Amino acid sequence: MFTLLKTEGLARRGTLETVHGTVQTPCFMNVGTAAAIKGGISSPDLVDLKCQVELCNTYHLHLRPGDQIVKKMGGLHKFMNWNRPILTDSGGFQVFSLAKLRKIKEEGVYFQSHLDGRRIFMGPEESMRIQSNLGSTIAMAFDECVENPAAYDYSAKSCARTTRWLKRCINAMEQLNAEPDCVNPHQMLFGINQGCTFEKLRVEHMQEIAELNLDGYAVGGLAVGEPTEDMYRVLDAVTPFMPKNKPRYLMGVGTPSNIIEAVARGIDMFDCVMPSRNARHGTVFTWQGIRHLKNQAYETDPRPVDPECGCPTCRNFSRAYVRHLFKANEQLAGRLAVTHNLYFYNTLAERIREAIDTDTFADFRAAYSEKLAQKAPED
RNA sequence: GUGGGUAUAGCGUAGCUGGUUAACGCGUCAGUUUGUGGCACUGAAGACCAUCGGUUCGAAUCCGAUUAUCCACC
Repeated sequence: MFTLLKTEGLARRGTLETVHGTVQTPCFMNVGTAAAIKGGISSPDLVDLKCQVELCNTYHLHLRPGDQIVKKMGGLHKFMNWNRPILTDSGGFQVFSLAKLRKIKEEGVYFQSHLDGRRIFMGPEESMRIQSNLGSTIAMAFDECVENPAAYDYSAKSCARTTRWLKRCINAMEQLNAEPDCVNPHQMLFGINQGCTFEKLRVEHMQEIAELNLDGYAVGGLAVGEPTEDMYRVLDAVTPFMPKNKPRYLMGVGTPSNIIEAVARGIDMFDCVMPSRNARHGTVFTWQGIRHLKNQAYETDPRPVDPECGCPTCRNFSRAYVRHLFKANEQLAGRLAVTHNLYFYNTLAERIREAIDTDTFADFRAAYSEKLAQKAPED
């Protein structure tokens, strides 16, 4: 159950109560696709990094180790030893990202496994069954994430199909939650808005799915290559039509700046691989801006990665040391950088919440929206 | 000491029947990364081809000497 605590402009401060605890929003969800944060971060680590929700992937876990196995192990929470909320992505995005290996039909999507090439079918019912077996806190509807750019006609047809799939997801979940051996009988379901960058489609589709009384609503299909302004334009158009008393989730976004700007447009939840992926590649986000830790400028820099950060990495190590670890290809490099970036993102969400609480979000936005998108100045 | 081999970017190598801007890997430097098929990808800098001389219209490539280094033998 979602409670809207207060607003500042369009920015919202709320709580989402789940069987696995209460989530404070706006929040950033940490991506652990295959039931693990890449870079060597375990569940106990994540607690220290102020992570509220972990995100896992239906498609990847279905292939390996297999959702039946996870169910046999008592569900994802027990399997990973994570007792806070878990959101499972439906596999819809993989339809898009594995485009070369797919065939989309009314009943669902025919894939070829990227692991061994075997043919797989996934439709709304299959995705719901898998997510039910995983026992996540929040399941995402099975959708088609339309690529960008896409033709208007195709986007419209795809939206209509995504709505039909959504209705099938709702029915399937109702039955699955009623099964006696259901891992999480209180599993929630979020619907996903599509429509490429066409405002008219976005709004119409949102109006359709808003009537279905889901536990939350996501905006999907953004940040897939379109200019940032297009993303903001779509958000400006569609958020007024999103139910006010339900959490709003912008899928796959984004940079710290994107998050601030999306909160300013009324979004509550985010997830993104950027903090972990970029960290593994040597790029960290700090309150001074972006730093490429492999840069020579840090060769003998004794200061912490981010002097304004309280994460385990910044409390214990210098830029010079972390840089050395990256240059030497040590696994610890990625772990320390991922640790920092996730802590940074979770702290960013925390500071956004505090700002809305104290009616200073506008100031926070003015101070950081642009700054965080730029390279940290040399000092 | 004798015979033979090799000398090309920081390192390891290609090019050696002579012909326009000398190639590749690693390393270095910089950038990219948005519901994760990625410790990945893109780009850049960096060499008067050991030294000196010769042959030739033209030499990293052929010849000679020198120096360095490696191998074998004494």
